[in-house]
Amino acid sequence: MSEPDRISSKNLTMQDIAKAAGVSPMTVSNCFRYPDRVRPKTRETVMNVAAQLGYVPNMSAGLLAAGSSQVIGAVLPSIRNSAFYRYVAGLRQAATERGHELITMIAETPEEELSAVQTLLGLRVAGIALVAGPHVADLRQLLALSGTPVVESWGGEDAIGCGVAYDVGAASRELTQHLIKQGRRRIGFVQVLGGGEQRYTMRFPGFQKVMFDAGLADNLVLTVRAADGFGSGARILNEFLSLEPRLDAILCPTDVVAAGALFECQRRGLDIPGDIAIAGWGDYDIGRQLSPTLTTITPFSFDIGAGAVKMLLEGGAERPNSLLTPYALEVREST
Amino acid sequence: MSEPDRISSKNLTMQDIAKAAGVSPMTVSNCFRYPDRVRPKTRETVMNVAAQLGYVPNMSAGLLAAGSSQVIGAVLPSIRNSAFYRYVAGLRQAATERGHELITMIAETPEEELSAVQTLLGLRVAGIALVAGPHVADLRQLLALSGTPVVESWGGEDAIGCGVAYDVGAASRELTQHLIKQGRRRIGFVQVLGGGEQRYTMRFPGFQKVMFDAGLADNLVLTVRAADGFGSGARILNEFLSLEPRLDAILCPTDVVAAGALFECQRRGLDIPGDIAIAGWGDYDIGRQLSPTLTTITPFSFDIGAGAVKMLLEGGAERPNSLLTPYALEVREST
DNA sequence: GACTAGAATTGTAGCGCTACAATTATTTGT
DNA sequence: ACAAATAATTGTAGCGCTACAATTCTAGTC
Repeated sequence: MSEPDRISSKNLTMQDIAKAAGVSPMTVSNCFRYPDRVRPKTRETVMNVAAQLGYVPNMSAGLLAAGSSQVIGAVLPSIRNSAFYRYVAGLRQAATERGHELITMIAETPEEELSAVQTLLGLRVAGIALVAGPHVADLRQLLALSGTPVVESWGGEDAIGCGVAYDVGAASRELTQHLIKQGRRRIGFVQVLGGGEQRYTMRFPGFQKVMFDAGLADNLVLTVRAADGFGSGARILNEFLSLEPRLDAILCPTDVVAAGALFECQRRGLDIPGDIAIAGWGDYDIGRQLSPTLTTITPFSFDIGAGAVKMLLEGGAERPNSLLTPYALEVREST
Repeated sequence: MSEPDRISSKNLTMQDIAKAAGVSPMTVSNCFRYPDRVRPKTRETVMNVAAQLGYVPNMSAGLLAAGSSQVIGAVLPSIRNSAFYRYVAGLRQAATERGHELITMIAETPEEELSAVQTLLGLRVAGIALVAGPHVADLRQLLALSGTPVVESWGGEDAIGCGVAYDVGAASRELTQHLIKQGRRRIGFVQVLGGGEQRYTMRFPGFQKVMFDAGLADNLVLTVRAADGFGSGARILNEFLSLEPRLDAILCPTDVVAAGALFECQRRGLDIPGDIAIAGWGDYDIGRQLSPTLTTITPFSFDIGAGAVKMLLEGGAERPNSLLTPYALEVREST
């Protein structure tokens, strides 16, 4: 108790548990790490003593000695809206199934992402799950040099380490084609800035291609920041209408932005989809509750998360280093 | 490379950096840990070599040797809705200001929470931030025995370790009084089950007291699960109306549930607040975008997070072990 | 009881870093 | 030039656990 800075005021080690249980420290270690190597009676004695004294093995020491970790680290750009909860649920389940724990860190800027990755590398996690960029210039090299398995999801073909993604381009094209098939001709496209915007900007080329092929203009483009919520939907609706009063559709980056635009239409007395069709992306919960219900793109987020962990922990030279997950176009009342 | 299970395929240590930079391993260590002890020229040489080789110090070894950690662990019940993003932002900022990193783990059940806490104890984090219970029976004792600083936020007077919270009872009473002052007499109260429901159930006594004092019935109570989203708001609205067709207000546990109830009112052609007043809780983004805008209770979530880290890292016998943060009643159009 | 094989337990050295102390190098003042 | 003080660098032992090997214990057979 003379060292208040120590990790645990009790500073229990396996030595202490061993003494109290009448066995060697190695037996204590084997009880925790290789329980099958220990006679049930002995193991029960040891574990009871440990529980009684509140002993939890020091993972750092174990990691250092064993040279391997059972912890997966994930970096997320935001938990503000519900974009990643299914992805994280997939990460968690896949990690748990494989005897690993998932820790997450929030990183809203590329610089914060680098810092988070450095922490995870320092912790010598078993693998790192990233979300699409942009990343700071040094990140790719740092991770390559580290040798830690890395998977980048939600991005495109230049993933750091392995890649897990759905075909964003196909989804974008399909959604745009849907709007055109509904008779929409003046379609606004909402871009995103900040907060790992790569996963959004990848959608624009698909929009452009379909608009070009249909002989329609693709220059009705406005930008919201990734960190913005519902209010940005209202704002861009108003801006689109001042740019093009006959606007007849908006393709939004998330269901949150779409909901905000939808609310603003209602405030302005515009009929959806009679006057303006609104499409979202991401199949957030709110989309199903709006009136009219929101058309959206559904990435299989849980599968992305589960696939990412699978690639981290089961990767090898003979395994593919990218995984394509499905998506679905959910056509509802708003288009 | 004969050991693919090693943490890093490169297995760089300070010894390697020292050789390449022409200094001792201790100097490399001092460059990272006590940069002021090293001559700038030497430090520059060492850090350049380290960056070039992609060396990140092994935090486990450092933690073991130093006996202290710069990592704070937080356990969250959910990231599904945006309940905790400001809280986490507060945690992050306060940790960063104090030279610490924040890692988070998701734990949806008390058993998962225990597992998460064990991981964090194994990592010998500098402190653990919990969210209100219910907790498994052994958690309190485990944490007390561990000696790791703990703070529990969003709960009440029986916090594990230190406590950070706002006066939930006062908020509940004030919101109920507001509804009564608006002429509401048949008020439905929505309870929550699962997902750390303690922070919700704490609100009911305040509701009961104010209703009792006003001579009104407090038995219009329905329950949603914490994991439910907007749809549960629609469901409980319908159930309340079948219980009490003259229902004139609902007090919801979150703005998400309230938004769901609001959407259902609109679908049923009920006027808000003319026919039914709807109050939420939590000041989620969506509340401000609805028409009508949603009355809600605003906890100062960021302050709770920041205060929690402050108590973890700056606690001591002479410091208080609980912190009360403010809240605000945001009266908007829905009541 | 003696022997053998397998199960269970224990011993050893080292994982990568660092607190603290010791040594060396540099700077300052006379 | 020399001495003293300060700055910078380096050495040592150990943090708590474990891979691998060695030793001890137990059960079965003759």
